[in-house]
Amino acid sequence: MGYSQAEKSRSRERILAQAAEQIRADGLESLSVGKLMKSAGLTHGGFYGHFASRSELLVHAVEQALVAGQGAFEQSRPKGEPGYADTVRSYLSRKHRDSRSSGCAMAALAGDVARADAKVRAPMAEHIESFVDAMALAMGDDDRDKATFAVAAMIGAVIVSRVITDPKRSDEVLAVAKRELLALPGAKED
Amino acid sequence: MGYSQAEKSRSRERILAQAAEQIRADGLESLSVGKLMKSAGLTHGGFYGHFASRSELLVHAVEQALVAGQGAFEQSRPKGEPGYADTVRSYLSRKHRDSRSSGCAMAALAGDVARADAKVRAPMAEHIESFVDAMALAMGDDDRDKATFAVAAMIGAVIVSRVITDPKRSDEVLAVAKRELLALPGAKED
DNA sequence: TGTACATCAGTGAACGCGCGTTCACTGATGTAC
DNA sequence: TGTACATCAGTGAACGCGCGTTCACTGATGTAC
Repeated sequence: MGYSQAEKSRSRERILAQAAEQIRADGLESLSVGKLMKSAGLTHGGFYGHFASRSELLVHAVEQALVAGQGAFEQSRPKGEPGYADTVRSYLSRKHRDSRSSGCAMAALAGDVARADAKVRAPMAEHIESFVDAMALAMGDDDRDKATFAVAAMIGAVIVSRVITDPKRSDEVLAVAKRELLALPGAKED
Repeated sequence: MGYSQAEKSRSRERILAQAAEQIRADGLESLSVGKLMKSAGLTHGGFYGHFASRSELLVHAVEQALVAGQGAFEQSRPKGEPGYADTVRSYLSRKHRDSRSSGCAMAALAGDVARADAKVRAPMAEHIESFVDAMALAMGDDDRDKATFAVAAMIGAVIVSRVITDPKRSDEVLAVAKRELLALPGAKED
């Protein structure tokens, strides 16, 4: 067949995009090289022209999932500088809870990443801090403590809402967390 | 060799205890029938005398992990009726964060269970509600909302603290969550 | 209480399968002249 | 601009391995008499 060099970087992007979706949907362990390449429209052998191993791919896939998740998440918010209340409402929306494969990678993968090695944990740890920074800024508060708490609580609420089997109760978990976080002392309305 | 009937139920308990530990340490997917049976001091073939399949075992293992995690967690708290503050402090302790395989199964497995089928989600969903009930009681409050939020926030904080690579920052996440939850309006001191 | 025998918890070889990884190969791309 | 050839992105057969599951078998347990 023969393939251009320009095509290669597009292939890599396609592989990473699929991997990011796949791991958010079904977890880190679910990612299989064969199925991944198939979903990227390629055959399994070509994988090793892009990545040294499955575990190396995993690191990049988590990074990609974090970026993609943030992108999708930011698009679903009102435009302009994100406010604290908007962020909380968007993060704790039913839509976000129901879109695992395109939503926030922290909520989708924190449990998996928590038991992975440092190479995988590091990019998510960095991303958590960025999110905390953005939240602190949005809260218009100097101290990052409340923002740190808000981030942990939002991630926990989304994860818990995805475990709950009763749809009404699941909605309630999100609603309750929304209410409490919007009332967080120090949080400004916008 | 020959084995007594009484031995069988002890074998089953051993298998479940090992499975509960294993999945909390390394996730639902990590559980392999062969390794599990070996760690229970048996050979793999005997597994199917106790469970119909790996996936059936998984349901019971999650239930067992929830019970065992609660047991271990309650033992580490001061004796007597658990107070709200004691529970929060114990749940958000470094010790709890660092003891994945014996700690709370909700924190260890919520991410995995969130994408499992209803048979696996149901027992954890029930357990979450029990924990919320206990927290509401400990808060001395009629409404379960604050307790629901506190549970989600505690689970989120432990998961996030396990992702963070910097030990100091990880401690900080726990400390911040502790402070905010102890200051939750409506929470009584004890 | 003693004997004969059915039961059944656990053993371990064997199965088919999907996995990650390797590698000889293909042929359009891209370059040297 | 045209020709000759090296490059290399992607192919697909093949590998060894661990997995979940099955099954003929073993022998002390437990029961019937």
